[in-house]
Amino acid sequence: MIRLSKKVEYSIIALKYFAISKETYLTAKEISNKYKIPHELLAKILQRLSKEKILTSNQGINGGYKLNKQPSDISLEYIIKLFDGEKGIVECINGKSAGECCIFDECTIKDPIIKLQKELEIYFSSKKISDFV
Amino acid sequence: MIRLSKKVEYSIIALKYFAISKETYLTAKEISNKYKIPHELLAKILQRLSKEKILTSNQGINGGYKLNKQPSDISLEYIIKLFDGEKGIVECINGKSAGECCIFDECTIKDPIIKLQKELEIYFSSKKISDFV
DNA sequence: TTAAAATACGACTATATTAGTCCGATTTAG
DNA sequence: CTAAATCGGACTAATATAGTCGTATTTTAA
Ligand code: FES
Ligand code: FES
Repeated sequence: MIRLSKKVEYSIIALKYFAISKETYLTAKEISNKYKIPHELLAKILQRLSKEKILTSNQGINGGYKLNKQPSDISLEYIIKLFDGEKGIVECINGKSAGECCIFDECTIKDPIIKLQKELEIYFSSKKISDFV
Repeated sequence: MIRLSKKVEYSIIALKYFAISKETYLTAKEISNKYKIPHELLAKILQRLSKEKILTSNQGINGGYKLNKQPSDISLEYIIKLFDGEKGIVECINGKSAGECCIFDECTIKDPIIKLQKELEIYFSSKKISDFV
């Protein structure tokens, strides 16, 4: 089938943990220990989520991250696009210029492929972190 | 987003071409020329489809392939599993032993992830080659 | 004021997956 | 017999993903 990247998987795990945790601030180390996720990797993921204002961060010795959005407002679609980029379901569809492609002079599957992609986007948009809690 | 492999993409293009073509037998060379697909690669794809009885083949100098199934009976799900394997949406779900995983001692997202995978499988099962014609 | 522990950022390396090639064998019509 | 096709597997190349490293900055508390 089709596979989620580790970054997306780790994001879901971490965000769910934020969602169910009572603590205000959690550190990357705490989460990476709990789930055996490589610390440096998770740290960068949380930094990215922080940059996107999905988390807020505190620096310094008692720092950490906490959720800045409702779990029901964070979609899988958003996370996937954030970490895996906007690349389309086939090479020539970059999400942006869906009409203008590209690779094969005579591509006969362009329209149905674009439809497929749109449907998948709608599906992943409908999946929220709250669905994993 | 999520990307189809070239093998799957080429399969769709080729199968659609078989579906709309009047000719009885088409060769790998003919299709690879028409769509600028690497010949050797397409040949192997058609061989595989042939092995799966989706196509039937004739060897020899006037040989080639033709459809052996209705386009409405060939699902995207089947093609994806055929060429990309049965790997699940995350590493530890191998499609088979969906219940028994695995990587994280305390994986908290297993159940919703399995649900996600099942829904995607249903979706891709519902997409047929005839939807691309 | 210094040390420790955290985030922040970017470059780098390693690994895995995918894409594509090559070689030789077999088949079959002409 | 030969040309042109399928068959099959091993091999290489290219790309994408996963993970590491080094260094800077921030903050708290001893
Ligand atoms: S070549 Fe662009 S969709 Fe097929
Ligand atoms: S570790 Fe198996 S589903 Fe999460």
